[in-house]
Amino acid sequence: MDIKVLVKANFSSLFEKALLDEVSIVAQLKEVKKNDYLIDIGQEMTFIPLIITGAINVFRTDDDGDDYILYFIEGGDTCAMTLNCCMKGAKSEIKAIAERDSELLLIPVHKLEDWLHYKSWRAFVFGSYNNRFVEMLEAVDSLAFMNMNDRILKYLKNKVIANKSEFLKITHNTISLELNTSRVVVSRILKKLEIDGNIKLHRNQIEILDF
Amino acid sequence: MDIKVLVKANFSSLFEKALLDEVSIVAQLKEVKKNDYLIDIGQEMTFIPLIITGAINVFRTDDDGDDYILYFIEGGDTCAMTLNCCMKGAKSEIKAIAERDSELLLIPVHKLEDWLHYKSWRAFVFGSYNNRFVEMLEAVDSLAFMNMNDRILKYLKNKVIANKSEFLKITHNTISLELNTSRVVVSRILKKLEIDGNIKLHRNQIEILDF
DNA sequence: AATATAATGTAACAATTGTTACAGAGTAAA
DNA sequence: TTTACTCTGTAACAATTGTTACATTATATT
Repeated sequence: MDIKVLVKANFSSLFEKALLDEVSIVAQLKEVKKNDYLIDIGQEMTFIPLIITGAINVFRTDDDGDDYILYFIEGGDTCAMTLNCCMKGAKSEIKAIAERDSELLLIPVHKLEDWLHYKSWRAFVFGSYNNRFVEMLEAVDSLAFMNMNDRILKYLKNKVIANKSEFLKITHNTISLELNTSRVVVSRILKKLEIDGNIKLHRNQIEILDF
Repeated sequence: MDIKVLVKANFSSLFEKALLDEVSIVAQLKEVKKNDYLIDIGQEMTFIPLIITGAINVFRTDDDGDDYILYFIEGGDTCAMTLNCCMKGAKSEIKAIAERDSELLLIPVHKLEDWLHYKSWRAFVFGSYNNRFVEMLEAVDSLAFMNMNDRILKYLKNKVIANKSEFLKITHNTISLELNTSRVVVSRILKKLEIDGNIKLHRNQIEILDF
């Protein structure tokens, strides 16, 4: 599909006319498959990604290679941007992986500054920063204030939003890796959630009931 | 002291000449005492605070009023700004309390956008966002990947930086409140850290040895 | 169909963190 | 000085989370 049409269809409510034209000129379409890497820790950001369709998971990784999921960004939310890209030459502090097949537009990072004279771009950029900040706070909330039972339930509900489906194709092991706990702990708690009527367990699939 | 002198002394390496003048005109000096509130959750941000001296702690609070310390911002670091202020009318997601007597300059929030044509201001703003983001990631790192022993040690080392002293005037109870754990847990681990030779305990004071 | 692999269930136990209770030491106030 | 209060130490126990081990079931591969 033509980039110009894509941009207009997805961003005309966000960006002013002149900016839409500029975006159309420089944006590059990228299609990624589920579980594709978009960026890893230590890599340099050269593009600002604007999500068109799909959902992208953002993870933090420690020295041992253990992961923790921070948040996901999606197209419906439109206002999507991984941070850090603003500092020229800055290395990524996070890794990003497609939750499902997704389409994004890539904008060269230097446009971040170039376009600041557009009011709608400033609103977008600062709005995105703000959304990311709020999502980081929610990640802290989960870790600092919630027990594993509630954290897993919250995680599953986020997955429902990211996948637009109450039928999650996911294994207990994957959940344990994304929440940095063990598979046995996850299985134990999922079973409890099933008994409590929150979810229904199947092989390779979890159905969320009380959404 | 004259604002103009203060601005020049603290920001001449960061801001270009014309911006220094602008800052001097609109900045308001605010002096706060240790433990003074700067902003609470739900309050509206009307000023961008620039730290001159001292240190400010930033906390997240849950519905039950439990706190968790996210990070501190200090004058030495100069690049200091609480986020969220960018969105007009946005409510604060965090609370900020002075770690010690501090001086700050208050800039009306709308200047954030007004001054974006200054290259040095853009660098400052995006640099600050980036610093805040990195500090949030460190908070997540602690919670997701570290045990209580290491989290307390890291907390104490941050306090040393914030207070520019290895002799911390702090009680076990205060630590437990800022890390959302219990006083008994803190006392137990502090005793272990003392036995391990990391710290030395006194009444109302902890000395950090291996800094 | 037989075999291998991946996913899940569960028991038993270990480690970590949280809670309750109380004692003693230091400090401040009366 | 006596009293009250805050801070710290510590034991005993509870709750949560993590680990090891192994069985069972479903799916994929040969």
